[in-house]
Amino acid sequence: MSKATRMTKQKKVILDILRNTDCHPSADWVYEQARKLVPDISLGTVYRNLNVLRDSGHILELNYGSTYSRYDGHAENHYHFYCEKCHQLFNVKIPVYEGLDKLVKETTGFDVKNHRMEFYGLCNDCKASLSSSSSM
Amino acid sequence: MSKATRMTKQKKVILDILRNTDCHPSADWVYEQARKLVPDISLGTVYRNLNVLRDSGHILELNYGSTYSRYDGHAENHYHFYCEKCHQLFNVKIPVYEGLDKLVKETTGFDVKNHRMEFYGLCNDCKASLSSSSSM
DNA sequence: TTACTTGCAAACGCTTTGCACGCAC
DNA sequence: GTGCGTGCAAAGCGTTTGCAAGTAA
Repeated sequence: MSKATRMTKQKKVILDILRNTDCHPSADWVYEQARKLVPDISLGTVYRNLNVLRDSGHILELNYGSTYSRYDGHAENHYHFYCEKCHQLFNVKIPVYEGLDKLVKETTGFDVKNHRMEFYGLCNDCKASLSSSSSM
Repeated sequence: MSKATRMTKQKKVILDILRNTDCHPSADWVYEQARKLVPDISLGTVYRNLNVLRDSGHILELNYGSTYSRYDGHAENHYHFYCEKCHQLFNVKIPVYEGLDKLVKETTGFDVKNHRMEFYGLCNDCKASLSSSSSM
C-alpha cells in the first residue's frame, strides 16, 4: 500500500518513544526526547516521520482540543478525554462501539471506515483545584 | 458568564451566515460571504467574532480532519462524518448518546461535560468515483 | 461619554518544503 | 550504486494581536 519505507535510526527512535509513553505528546516533545538519543536529529525529520508513521497506520494523530497535533503510539482505536483546564489528553477505558460504523453506514450510505470520540470536561486534579476555590 | 458582548453589524452578519448554511465552512469562506454584505470587513474581525460566538456557545468550532477549523452554526451536539477524499464534513443523523458522558464520568471520575464523535471514510460521490476505477 | 469592537498589517506558532548530502538496501 | 531519508533553514499558512479610529449602549 505504501512506498518503500526505509527503516532509519531516526524513524525507529521516534516510534520507540511513542510506544513507550502513556501520555499524548506533541511533535516538539518527541523532538526533545529524540535529541537525547540522536543529538543531531532535526525537527523537520521528526515531523516527516510522524507523518509517515501516521500514514502507515503505526501511530494516531490527534488534532482536536488545541492548535497543535498530539500523537499516540497505540494505534488500536480508543477514546480520549480532553481536560479543558490543563489541556491534558487521557485515555478513556470504555469499549469501542464498533457497531456505530455499521449504523452510520446504513444511515448515510457512506463507506464508513472508523470513528473517533472525545470527551470534554475537567480532569480530577483540575476539578479539585476548582472546588477548593483557589488552590494557591 | 461572558463579557458585555456588544451586537455589531459584523457579528450579526457572521452569525446569520453560519445559521443559514448547511455546510461546515472555514473562517475564510465565512469571510468571503461576509464581504458581500459588509465589504470592508476584515479577516481579523471574522476570526475574533468566531471565537466570541464559540465561547458564548452560539456556534461550534470543528477542528479535526484538516489543518484549519470549520464552524457549525447549529450548536446542539450532533455527530459528523469526514470524507477522507474530498475533505467535506457531513452531519450524521443518529441520536446523540447522552448516557456516554455519565458512563465516562463513572469510569474516570472526571467531570465530563460533553463529547464529540466523528466518522471517517468515503462519502457517496467519492465512493462512486473510486468504484468506477478512474473517472477521468 | 465610555470602553468594546473594528480595520489594518505585522507577528505568531506549528508544520511543511527545497536543497545538497548521507545512508539503507 | 540508487534513490529514499536527513539536516538545515526558509517558507507556508491559518490564526492572533497591537494600535488608533469607530461605534453601540
